[in-house]
Amino acid sequence: MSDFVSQLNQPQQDAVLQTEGPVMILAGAGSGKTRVLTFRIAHLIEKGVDPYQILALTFTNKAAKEMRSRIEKIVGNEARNLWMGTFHSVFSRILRAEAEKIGYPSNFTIYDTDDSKSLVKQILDELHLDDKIYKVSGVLSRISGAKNRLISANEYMKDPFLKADDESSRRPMMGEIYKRYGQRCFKAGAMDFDDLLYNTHVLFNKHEDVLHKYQHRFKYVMVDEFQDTNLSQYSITRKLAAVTENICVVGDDAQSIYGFRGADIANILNFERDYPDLNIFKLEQNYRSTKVIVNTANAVIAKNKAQLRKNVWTGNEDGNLIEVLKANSDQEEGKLVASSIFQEKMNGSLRHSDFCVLYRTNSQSRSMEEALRRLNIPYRIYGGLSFYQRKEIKDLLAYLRFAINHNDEQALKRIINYPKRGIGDTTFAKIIVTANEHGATLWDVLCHFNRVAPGRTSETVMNFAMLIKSYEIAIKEKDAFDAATHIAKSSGILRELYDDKSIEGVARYENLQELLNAIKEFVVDPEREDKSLAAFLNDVALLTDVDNEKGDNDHVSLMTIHQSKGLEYRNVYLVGLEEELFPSQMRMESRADLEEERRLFYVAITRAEKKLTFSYATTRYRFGQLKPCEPSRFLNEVDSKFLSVGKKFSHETRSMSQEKFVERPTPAHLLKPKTLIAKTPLKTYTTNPNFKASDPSLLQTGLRVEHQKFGMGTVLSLDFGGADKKALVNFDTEGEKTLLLSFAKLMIVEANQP
DNA sequence: TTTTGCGGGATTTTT
DNA sequence: TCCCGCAAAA
Repeated sequence: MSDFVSQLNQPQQDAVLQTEGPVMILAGAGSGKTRVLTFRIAHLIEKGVDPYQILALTFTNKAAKEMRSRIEKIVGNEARNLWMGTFHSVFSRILRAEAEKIGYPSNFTIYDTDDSKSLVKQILDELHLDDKIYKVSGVLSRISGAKNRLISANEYMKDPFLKADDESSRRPMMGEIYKRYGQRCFKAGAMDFDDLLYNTHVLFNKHEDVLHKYQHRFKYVMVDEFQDTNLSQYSITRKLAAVTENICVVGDDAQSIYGFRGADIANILNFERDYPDLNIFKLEQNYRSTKVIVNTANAVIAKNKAQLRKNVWTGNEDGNLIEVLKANSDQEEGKLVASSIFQEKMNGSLRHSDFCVLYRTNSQSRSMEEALRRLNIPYRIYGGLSFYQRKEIKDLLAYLRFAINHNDEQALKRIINYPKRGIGDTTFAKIIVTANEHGATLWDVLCHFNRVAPGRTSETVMNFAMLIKSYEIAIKEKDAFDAATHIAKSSGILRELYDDKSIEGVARYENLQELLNAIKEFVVDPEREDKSLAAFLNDVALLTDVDNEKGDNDHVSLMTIHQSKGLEYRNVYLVGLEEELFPSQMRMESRADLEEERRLFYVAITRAEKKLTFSYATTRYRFGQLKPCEPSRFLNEVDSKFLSVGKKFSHETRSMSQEKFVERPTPAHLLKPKTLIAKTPLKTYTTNPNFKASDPSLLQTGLRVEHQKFGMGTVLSLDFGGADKKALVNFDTEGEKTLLLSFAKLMIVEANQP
């Protein structure tokens, strides 16, 4: 058994073998974290632990799937019985089983973000609130933030700080909106993404017997990507593991990039506080990337104040320098990247799937896409408008949802007048108002609408209800695929799109067919236990685009940096390195936000195995207008000795001259274009009035520092061993000096350029 | 109730 | 530039 353990390095082995008690694994990027988790679970199973008793929470479905299949390779198909999945999927499974205990139907709907937005909009309208002041997305993130911190609507309204906060931003009704939003979801038998967590918390809090059941069931709990958990996730997990305290979390604070979703690095710190007898293991050897990439990443992340110190290193080769491409426009940037991919692929006989293009925002995919298409390079864009977000898909799904849950208000809103059947907004609003005023369910109101408004409309409405009733029966009698096909046909959606002979119309029709195919595949999948339509809908609601990988062919991947977390590619292109874009203009105000952007930069860098390429454009279309752009400050944070600057693309040298992408033997900083350093003008050293000594513990080898007497220099080595902490610094003008940190004051300088 | 045309705001990231 | 919501007209 332990033969697989011997493939691991020492700290990895230690982490695998320490199966009992609380464990925290701090895993640097590319340090074999997934491997450790996999082996740890395999080890537990081989030790005789029942897979049913192991709960592993991951961040994406893909990560869960991959881990499961890796474990299966070691221990065989016992691995099937593991409880492994995202927080959302595992908790939704628990909630399905226990929903009645908290007043929800077990066939509750999961509202996606669009549903939530639409509901908030409705509530704002009903309260006659100005949606210029109460922005839908703002309201929603406020509600989401509250739920993630386990604050109920009632508590929210009582909290003086939140109240003051909302009042100062002229949004005093926020609590009321939150409350109504919750009531409406509840009435619709619907939970949004946050509710899946929040309601699990409520369930465990109110029903001790249920909690005990799951506590007893899960003897071992593991959490991947711990740095991205929010308070509700952490506190539920902690509760689940409270009996055995066999809880193991794996994370890397340097890769925490979901703060906007409530993720809290403080969880890592709290973990140490909550489990004083904690075992901590640090995985610091990077197996993924070259020295250039690892060292670049280290230097970048060292600029952040809020972090746990780690010393990530690699035994891999030095590798290529990081290439920097400068373009005149976003279009040209696309061309440069596409031709570079073409070139690199030829030169190195690589596969398309060795390449990945990363960007900060989805909208940047467009110029990349066009350029790749022009060169006939196969690509796939992840995220953006995913398959399940297309209108026609959502329409059919809404029918299926409503057939299963007759109170799903947002599904009803979509389908009640699609295809057109003469039930307009006024009627829909009347249905909602009636249901709310009389405390009746939506379904009751629909079925007896003649009592509300007799006449022709009420007949149409009741016919619609009859139609849904017939679907309910179809679902009971047929399998998911047959039922869905029946609904697609008899609702008239299929016909409507079939009649549309425009290119888009045909594509939509094909998309619907594809959705039906997906349901067919779901039904015939031998590994599925629950093949009901409801189960399919549940899966679909929690699916992300990256999960949707069809192991098909060989293509270049395009995605946001967020989506790339946990993935690795031989060659990575990080594009759009411009101020206001990356770091995003919305995230530059507070230090915390900027540091999260920097962690995002760190994540992007560490996706690359062999070769990393940065690019930026000097102009870019934004809101349909050409806007000038400055290179990102992050470019300046990379030591120029790691950079190789490609020639500017010009139309004259369109034929791809070999030398354009060749590595330069000349010291790279000599070739660095002026624009790169323009942001931080060259400073002749005089006494700096802003001099402020940095905390010596933040010093790292390679950092640029400033000394009040010796000027600028680079830290060559650090000696924290002896009684006196020492730093060896190579000063630009004064040469090497050893400084005693107890009294020498050094300031870490933001920019890396001499 | 449905259709059309106009104007204004959007691009931060995701389960 | 593109998409959405709103107003006016049919």
